[in-house]
Parts: sequence; C-alpha cells; structure tokens
Amino acid sequence: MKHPMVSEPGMAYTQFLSHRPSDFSVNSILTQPQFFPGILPAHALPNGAGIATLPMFPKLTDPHCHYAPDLLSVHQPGIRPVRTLDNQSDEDENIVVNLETKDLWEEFHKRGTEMVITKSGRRMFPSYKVRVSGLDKKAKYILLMDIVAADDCRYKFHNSRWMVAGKADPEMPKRMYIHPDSPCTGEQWMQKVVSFHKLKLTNNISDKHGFTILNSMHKYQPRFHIVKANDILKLPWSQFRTYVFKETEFIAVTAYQNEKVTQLKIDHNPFAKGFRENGAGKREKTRKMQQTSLEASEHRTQIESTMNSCNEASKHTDQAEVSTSSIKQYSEPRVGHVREPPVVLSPLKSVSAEANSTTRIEEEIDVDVESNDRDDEEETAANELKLRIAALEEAKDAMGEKDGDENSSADEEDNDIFDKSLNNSSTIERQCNEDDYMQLHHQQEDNKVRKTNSKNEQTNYSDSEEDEESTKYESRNTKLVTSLSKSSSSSSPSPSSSSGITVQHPTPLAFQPAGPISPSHHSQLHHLAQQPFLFYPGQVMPGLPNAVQSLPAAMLPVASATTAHAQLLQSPSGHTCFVPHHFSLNAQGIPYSLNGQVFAGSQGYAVISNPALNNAAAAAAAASNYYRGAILSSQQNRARLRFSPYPLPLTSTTMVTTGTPLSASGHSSIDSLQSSAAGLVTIANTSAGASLPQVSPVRDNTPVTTSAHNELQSIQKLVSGLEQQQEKMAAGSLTKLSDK
DNA sequence: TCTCACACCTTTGAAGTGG
DNA sequence: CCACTTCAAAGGTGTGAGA
Repeated sequence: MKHPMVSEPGMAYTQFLSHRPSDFSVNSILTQPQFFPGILPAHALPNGAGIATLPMFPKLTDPHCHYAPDLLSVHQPGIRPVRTLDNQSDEDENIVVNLETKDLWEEFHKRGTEMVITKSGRRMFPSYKVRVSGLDKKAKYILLMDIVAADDCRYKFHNSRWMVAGKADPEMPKRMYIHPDSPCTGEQWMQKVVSFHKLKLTNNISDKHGFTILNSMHKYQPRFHIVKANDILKLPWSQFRTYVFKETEFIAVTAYQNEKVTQLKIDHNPFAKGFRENGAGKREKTRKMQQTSLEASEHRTQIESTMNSCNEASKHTDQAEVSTSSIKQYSEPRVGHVREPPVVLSPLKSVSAEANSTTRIEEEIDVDVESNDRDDEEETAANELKLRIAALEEAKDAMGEKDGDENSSADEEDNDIFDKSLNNSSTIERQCNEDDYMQLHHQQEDNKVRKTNSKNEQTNYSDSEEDEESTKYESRNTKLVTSLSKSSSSSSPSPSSSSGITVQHPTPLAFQPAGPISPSHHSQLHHLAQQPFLFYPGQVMPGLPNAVQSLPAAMLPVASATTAHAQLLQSPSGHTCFVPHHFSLNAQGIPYSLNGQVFAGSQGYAVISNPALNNAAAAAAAASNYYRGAILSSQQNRARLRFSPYPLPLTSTTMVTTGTPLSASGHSSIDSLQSSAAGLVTIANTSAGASLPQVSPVRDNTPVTTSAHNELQSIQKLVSGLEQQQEKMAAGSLTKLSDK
C-alpha cells in the first residue's frame, strides 16, 4: 500500500536539501559523533535512580549544533544502522499516518492554539488522534507521543497576538507518553483511531503523575512515534519513526489569552458545555440562536441578490425560482423538526439581532425560544411554520423579478413575511439596507465558522470512547448541518466538506520514513535487546510496595492493567516515580531509561526522569522547527526514522564516543554500548563542572578534551534554577558513585 | 501570570429493574 | 443471565477573584 503522497519518496528530501542551512553538511553529520542519551550503566546512576541527571547540553540554537532531519537514524552508539536515502525499505514506505482531528486542529491553529496547563494536569483539546495504516499486521508496535519545544522563545499575548517575549525558560523534564495499548499488533493499531486524549499537561515540575510538563507561554509541538517492537524493553534499541503535524503546534498557557481560542474550545469541548451561553438553561436557546444565525445566512444569499437588484431598480426576472429556493431553505429544516421553535427567527431577525446584538432583539428571541420549548405549543409551532411557508410562497408570487435578482421590494417583502410569521413585526422589522447587508455578510462568515465547528464536533468525537458524544453532538447539529448542506448551495461548502475529515481530507499527510534501515537491522535490534542490559542489578529503589500504595488511587488500576508489576524509582531530583515493570526492569531487575525520557503509561505514570536531557529534546524540537518549512509545509511529512526521539548531534567530537560500529555480521557489541554509556557519564562529569573521576568502567578511549570541557562548562553557566539544582544533585550522586 | 475554588457539564460504573 | 435504566460519584471544563 502506497499513499499517493509518498509515491515520490525523494521529493521531500530534495525539498529539505533546498532549505537546509547553508552550513549543513551531510558528511559532517555522518562523521560527527552522535549523542544518544538514555542508556546509562547502573554504576553511573545515583542510588535508586533510574538514570543519572545529566548536565545541560548545547541547544540547537548553538551554531555548532545542527540537526539532520533526514539523517536521524544516525549513530546510535554501538548500533550503526546502514541507511541511506536511496535504500528505503518497502515496509517503511507503507506506513501512513493521518491526523484524525486535522480539521479541528487546523481551526485552532489559525487562532494560535493555546493549551491550558494546570498544576493538577489538563488534557489536550483538541485531543491528539491519529490513524495509522501500512503497518505490518502481525508485528507489534509501540506507539508513543511526546511534546517538545517548538522553538527557543518565550511568548506573550500582546495586542491580540502572540509575540516573542524573549528567550525560552529552561525546559522542563521531558516525558514520553506511551499509548496504554502498547505494544499492540499492527493490525490492531490500524483497526482503530489511536487516541492520546488521556495525555495530560502540567506546569508542575514536581509532578509525580507522569504528566507532560510544559512551560507556560512557550510554544510546543506534539510528536507521534511509531516503534516496531514487541516489548517496551526493546524501545531503547528500536527505531523511532516520528511524525510531526504542524497544525498541532500550540502555546502552553495557564490561563487563556485569546478569546477566540477560548470560544472555540467552549464550542467544541463537551466538558465546557456549561459555558455555552450561560450554562445549561441557555444551551437550548443557544443552539436555536445558532440555527437562527445559520438560517439567516441561508437567506443572506437572497438578500444579497436583492440588494443588488435594489440598485438596478426593478427588473423582470424569474423571481419564482429564487423564491422557491427561499421557501425550501426555510421550510425544509423546520418541517422535519417540529419541535424546533417554529419561529426560528427569520434572517431578518438575525440580521437585526446580529447587527448590534441589541438586547431588545435577543430578549425577544429568548422569549420565542423559551415559549416554544413547551410541548403544548408544538402544534401551534407547526402551524406557524406552514403559515410562514405560505407567506413565502405569496412573496414569491409577489415578486416580479427574474434571474435570481431580487430588488429592495422583495427584501422588504421578506422582512414582512418573517415578521409576520414571527408576530414580532414591530420590534424586529428592519429595512434591508446596506448596513444590514454588510452585517449579513459578516454573519455569513461567522456561520461558515459555525458550520465548520459543527462538522468538527462530529469529527472530533467520532472515535472509540467519544462515539457517544459524537452521536449526541451529531444529533444536535445535524439539523444545522443538514439544513445548510441542503440549502444555499452558493454559500455552503461542498458536500464533501461537511462529511468529516476523512472524506474532506484524504489527508495528504502521508509519511514515509526518511530512510531505510538495513534488512538485518531489526534483527540486530532484537539481538541487542536480548543481550544483558548494562545496568547492575539492585539499582531499583527498595521499598516499592509502600511507595506504590502512596500513589494516587486512579493510577493504580491502570498501572496494574498495563503492567504486571510496578515499581518506583527515585529520580535524581528526589522525585519518586512510578515505574511499570516492563518499563523499568529487565529480567534481572535492572532499571533503564529510554533516551533519558520519562515514559508514561495510560495514566501517565512517570518512569524515569532525566531533566538534563531536556536540551536534547529542545534541540530536536528546534531542529524540527527550522526544517519544518522544508518538509512540513510541503505537506509531505516524512517519518523521522531513528533510534532516539532526541538525537543530539554534537559538533564537539570529544563529547561522546560513538562506540564500536556494528560489525559486518550485524552483531552489536555490548562493549560498544557500554562505551557509549560511559561517554554519557563522562559528559555528565565533565559538563557538570565537577572534578569527578571518570566513571566509565569499560573503555578508556572516551576522549574528553579540555575544549569540550570548557564548552560544556560555559553552557552550563546558562542553566538556571532548578536545572542547576538538579545537576548538583546528579553531580553529587555521581561523585558518590565515582568514589565507590 | 498563576492558583484556586467554583459551577456546570460529561463520563463512568454500580445498583436496580424487567424480561 | 442479559439488556436496559437510573443514579451518584468522579472527573473534565472555563471562569473569576485574589495573590
């Protein structure tokens, strides 16, 4: 299976090359040692810690740090996948990821999506949902998501727009959210929409729930990863195919800044229904008012043409056609929904109400709506509806226009008709003057948005757990959408546009990995994964049961459902982290971390914390930011195929050892991994500025030059607050270990 | 800019009911 | 037993006051 957009795999890369930084060099990337955090030897860890706190690393803003977006499966220490852009595997090409809630995301993105983060954690809305295809049906995959800084800036909301307000604050600890169903077969993944709606965001750096920690007023980019692995234990040695949807970019806030975003969320998030028009008592009214507006927009076309005719004086046209259309537009929705307020406000009413939002009109609408909510008035309502239809037909006959042109008299006729039907002529009657016309025009735009919203609501809650909600929403909005799609073809979107994302958007976000791996690669990975880990037993913090009991109750069921065992690890910063068994331990009870990130399960339990690796994430994010224009904007996002979601190429060749290259036979060397891990420890010691003895136990060939030392020291000076503290703690822990 | 209590809402699951 | 309904608790929202 090949997605149309990936039929030319080389295109995106070509585009990337055309946008790459002037000093970008493929060769330099390939030859530079790459730092892959995460696999640390146990002896490098503080007591009880899953991973050492490493110092800060150069950010991508560092001119020496370049990120090769299409060469991400670079030099994993000890694993050197043979991979070129010309050697892509068919399997990779087949994988297609579509953002399921694309329309909604785009709607938010237009306004500068804001995501509220709270201390207790907030879900993302819109939620992150993808549909994956092209997976190997029988193979098992782990699906993950993380959120990385989109740039290195802090933002402020000024003059109704987001502006850069300086340099970004130090990044929060990076955590990765593993989809609770992982690992799962490709077939199972492809059967459903993969939803990450349970992922929660927080600004609480001490969060122990495993929520994703973000900085307020910073821009972030969610990322989706697919890892072919049948065991989470193998994640560290597995390739990450990473997908980035630009429209999911957002700014984290503790309080909404942009009213439009707020309103959009209220309009779409079922949990915020209470804020739609003053709460429950008014919801029905709101809905009806919205319908009013929609119908007004339906009629707007007629009025528009009428206005045109006004200026041209009366011309004999085939008014019958127009009027018939008019009748249809007004009658159809109502005939089928007698319970709807029969008065449902003529467009004119809406016009006037919308013009200045006059209290008077709105009050009358309220009266109408509320009064017609009563069941005993249904019949009256229906009758009134018939009267209106008849009146419209009379109006049609009365209009002597043709070719769809209506004159002012026709307009006035309409006014009268609707006023008549509403019995509100004295208050609602309006001349269809130019002002009204302009207001109508504006309202038409609003209604288009509403239509989109309705559509999005249907789409957004169309999957799995939210199907019911979808149904409810759909039932509420079907009338609106249907009436719109049936009428005013000139102003309504194309039929496909109201049929949901998948129909409207074949979603050309087809992805393919940036490159292949060697055919033997996966087996190599598995081979590696089966090797004993590099950690020493006994590193897991004892006394886990008690700690587990102290976890929030909500976490336990999920934890138990997801993992047979759970343990807690003490993070270097003193955080107690809930560690699902299969995340933290191998058969020997050895803890490990995947690339220094914290992994979170269904409820977001933290696994391992490694705040020091924030910059790696930042680097990746920043990098993704700079090449985004080359790749993302091309609508041909390519999967980033690599081992680590946060590869951090360092130009300083002394930073890390790349370990022993993979042997020709494909067997990787444990020593090489150890070597790389040793390199990490070296970095930790070096850049922490502590004169710690090198902890690397395996190889002494890890070169740490003075220049690198100084570089890191200078970088470290930039690190502030908590990170410094964490580093000190880590350094202290490392010192202890070293002393041992 | 952030935190918190609050009202309002949806979701969830247990309990009850009837076939 | 199963399907369905009812109900209460839990949890997800934005708001607005106060820090």
